[in-house]
Amino acid sequence: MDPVRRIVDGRRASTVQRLLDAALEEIRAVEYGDLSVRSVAKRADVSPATAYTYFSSKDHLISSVVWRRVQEVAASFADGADGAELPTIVRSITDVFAQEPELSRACTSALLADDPEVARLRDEIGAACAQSLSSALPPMPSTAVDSITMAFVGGLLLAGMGYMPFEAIADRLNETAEQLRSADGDHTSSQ
Amino acid sequence: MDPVRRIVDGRRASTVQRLLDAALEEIRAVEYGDLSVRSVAKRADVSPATAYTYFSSKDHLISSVVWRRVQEVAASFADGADGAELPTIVRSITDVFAQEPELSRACTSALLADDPEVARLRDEIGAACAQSLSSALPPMPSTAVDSITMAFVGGLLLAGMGYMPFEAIADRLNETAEQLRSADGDHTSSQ
DNA sequence: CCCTACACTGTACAAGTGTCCAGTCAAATG
DNA sequence: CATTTGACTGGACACTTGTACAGTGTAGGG
Repeated sequence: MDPVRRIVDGRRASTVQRLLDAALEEIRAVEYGDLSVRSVAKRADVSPATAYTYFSSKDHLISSVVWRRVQEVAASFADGADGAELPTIVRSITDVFAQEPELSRACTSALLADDPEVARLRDEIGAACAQSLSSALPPMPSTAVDSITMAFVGGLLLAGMGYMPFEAIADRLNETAEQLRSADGDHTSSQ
Repeated sequence: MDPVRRIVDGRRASTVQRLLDAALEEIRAVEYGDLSVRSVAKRADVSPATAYTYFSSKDHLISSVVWRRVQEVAASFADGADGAELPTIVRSITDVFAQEPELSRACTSALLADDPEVARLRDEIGAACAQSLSSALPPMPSTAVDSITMAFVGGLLLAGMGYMPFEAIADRLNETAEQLRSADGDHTSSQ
């Protein structure tokens, strides 16, 4: 699934790639509020008009950067790692954000933007995370999966806003999953 | 705590009140993207310049509307209702949003905005919700409270974006709280 | 070698956002 | 009644954002 709003191949691909790379650099370099499509285009040595050809807005651009990152992580687990533990997977996702505090701050706003292109990416990212998550969860009622998903999303948001450390998300999620699993049709639950 | 950026009394109070009321009407009336400080000011029969005196941006204005609503709910429990059950309290908070889908859609963006005034209100709202929540929770480790807070925040966000019904939040939260509580001091699972 | 295609550019543009300020009006004060 | 205070107004302003479009340069097909 392409993050951009038109089909990309040949010469276009490298332009998009340069824009995405420049966006990440810019996120690291300046305050989130000072980032704009124009500033990223300048850093990528691309004209603003061209940048707007591929990305409808700053939010769309940033969401695309996140989408690329999440795809990399999700792909690494899609291969053949069925046995991966929940904390491992959760941590690999949260690490994406933990290692780039500016990126996570940016995407708490960007991913929620009221823009059709962003909505599309949001759904993609959500689906990818949900799949990675559920593949790592033991069998449990769907309501329990929902609860854990809620905690996962809330954790990312709270951490992105600085209200809790990213490192704590995996621990809290694992504890919750343990408890919800042990409650599944069985109240003695020693393993 | 005032939602506005200057002290309000006398004549000012009614202007602010009219703006907040008009903002809620406007939220209900138009698409979120079409709402602006100017459109709300017009509806309230106040000049844009005056509106900007009290609210720094559309995000600040909307956050103030939410803050007022949450305060009402939190106040109703602060009185003497120590015995209120978790589902009751959670539902009274989620109902604020469930009954105003447009408001909840608006505040998923507004409350996360990169604006000092919004950050102040966000902290206030977060503190009020956290206090209501923890007053309704049985004694449990702080990590368990964190997990439930994560699930609460994530639930509000997911529901606000339309990914799950508001009505389900209280149920999921209650289930999670039950399980986490029964695990407190009672090692039914490995650590 | 020409020529068509098209990604890209530069610039102009409309629309929107938040600020500033001189001026107005009403209410409180003397 | 005259004065003063300050909330409010209207409008101009600088700035940002996304779009439009005519023009340029280069790669691939005849």
